[in-house]
Amino acid sequence: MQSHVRYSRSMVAKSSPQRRTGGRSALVLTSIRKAVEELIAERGSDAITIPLVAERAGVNHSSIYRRWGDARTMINDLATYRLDPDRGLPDTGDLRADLTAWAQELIGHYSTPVNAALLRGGAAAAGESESDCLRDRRAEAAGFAARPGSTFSGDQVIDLLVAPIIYRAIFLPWTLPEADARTYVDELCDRSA
Amino acid sequence: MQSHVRYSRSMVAKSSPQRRTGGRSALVLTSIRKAVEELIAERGSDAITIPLVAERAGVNHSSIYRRWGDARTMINDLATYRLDPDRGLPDTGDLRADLTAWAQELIGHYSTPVNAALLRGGAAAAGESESDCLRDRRAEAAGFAARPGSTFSGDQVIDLLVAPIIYRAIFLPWTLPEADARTYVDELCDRSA
DNA sequence: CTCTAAGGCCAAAGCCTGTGCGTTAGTACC
DNA sequence: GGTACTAACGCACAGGCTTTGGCCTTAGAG
Repeated sequence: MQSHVRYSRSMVAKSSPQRRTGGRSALVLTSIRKAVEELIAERGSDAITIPLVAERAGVNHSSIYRRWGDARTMINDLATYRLDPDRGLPDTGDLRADLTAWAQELIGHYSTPVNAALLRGGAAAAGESESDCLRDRRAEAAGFAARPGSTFSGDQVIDLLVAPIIYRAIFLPWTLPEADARTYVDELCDRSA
Repeated sequence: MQSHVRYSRSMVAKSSPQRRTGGRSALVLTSIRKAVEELIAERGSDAITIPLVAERAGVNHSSIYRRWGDARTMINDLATYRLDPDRGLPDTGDLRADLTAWAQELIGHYSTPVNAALLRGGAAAAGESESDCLRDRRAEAAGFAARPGSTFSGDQVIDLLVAPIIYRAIFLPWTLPEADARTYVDELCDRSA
C-alpha cells in the first residue's frame, strides 16, 4: 500500500536502505494515529490542526509536518490503510450471502468517523478522473456481478447497494447503523425488472 | 426556510424587522456566490479560503465571516439554495410520473458541472449536523412518501432514488446522463418487498 | 559500534481566523 | 424627498495555524 509520506524516495529504493519502523518511530506513529482518530471522532475532521494533534500525541508538531506535509495528507494516509484492496472478497458459493457480508463490511468500515471523514474528503476531490477513492469498490461490485448465478449488472450493484451506503456515510452517518445489508441485497437480487 | 446565516434571529422574527435584500447587499451576495462557484469549479472545495473568495468577489473578508462564520457553512448554504426550496414539486396526481419528473430534475440539476462541484463541496462539509445541502431533498422525498397511493417510505426514496443519483453526481458525473429516472422510480414502486 | 533515519527544539515569514469599531446605505415612515 | 433607524459593510488588528529551514539529540538497523 502506497503511503503518502515525504521520504518516499527511500521507500522505492531497493531493499529500503534503512527505514525505521520499530521502537520510537512506531510509538510516535501510533500515538499520532490515536490522536487523529480521537479528534476526528470528537470534533470532526474540520477541527483537525497539526498543533492540536501534536499536543495530544505528545509529539513535536514539526515531526508531523516533516512526515506528511499537511493535515489532509496525514488523514488520508492514516485512514487508507484500513480497507486493503488485496484483502480478498467473501466467496462461499452463496452469492447472496457473499454480497451481504461485503455490504456489511462496507457499513462497518464507514461507521468509523475517520473513514467517513476520509470518504468526504475523497468526495470533494472526486469527479475528474476515474481514480477516486471508491474505484476499488466499483471493481469489486463488477466482480460480484460477473459471478455465476448473478442476475444483475455491476451498475445495479452500485445503484442498489453501494450508493445507499455511501450516501448515508457521507450525509447521514448516524443512520448508517440502521442500514440493513440484507435488505439492500434482497432489493438487488429479487427486483422485478 | 431556515438559512444558516448568523443573523438568523432577525429572520425568524415576525415580518422580518428589517432585512436588507436589495442593492449593495444583494450585489455582494451574488458576487460571493459567483466567486465560490468559480473557485470550487477551478480548484475544488479544499482550496476555498475566505480571503480568497473575498478578494475575487471584491468584498471584504469580514463580511463573509459575519454572514456565515466559516467556509464550510458558507459552501453548504450556497449549495443548498442553488435549487430553490420554494420552487414547487410536480403534482399531477400521478405519483409515478411526479417522481419521475422530480428525479429527472435532480439529474438535470447535477449534470451541470458547477452544481456537481458545489455538491462535492457540500459533501465534504457534511456529516456533523443535520443541515447539509441535501436536507431539502430529503424533505421533498418524505413529502412524496406521504402522498396517497405511496407504497414506500421516505427512507426508501432516499435509498432507491436519491442515493444513486447523488452517488453518480459526485463520483461518476460522466455516467449521470445515462441514469434513467424511470428505472429508479420503477424499482421504487414495483419492488417485491 | 557505526551510520544515519527520524524526532525534538527554535525561529521566522506568511496566511487564515475571528472580532471591535467606525462608516455606509437599505428600509420604513413621514 | 427627507429623516431616523440600523443592517450590513469595510478597516484594522490580535491571535493562531501553516510551512519551512537550521541544528542538535536520540535511537533503529546492520
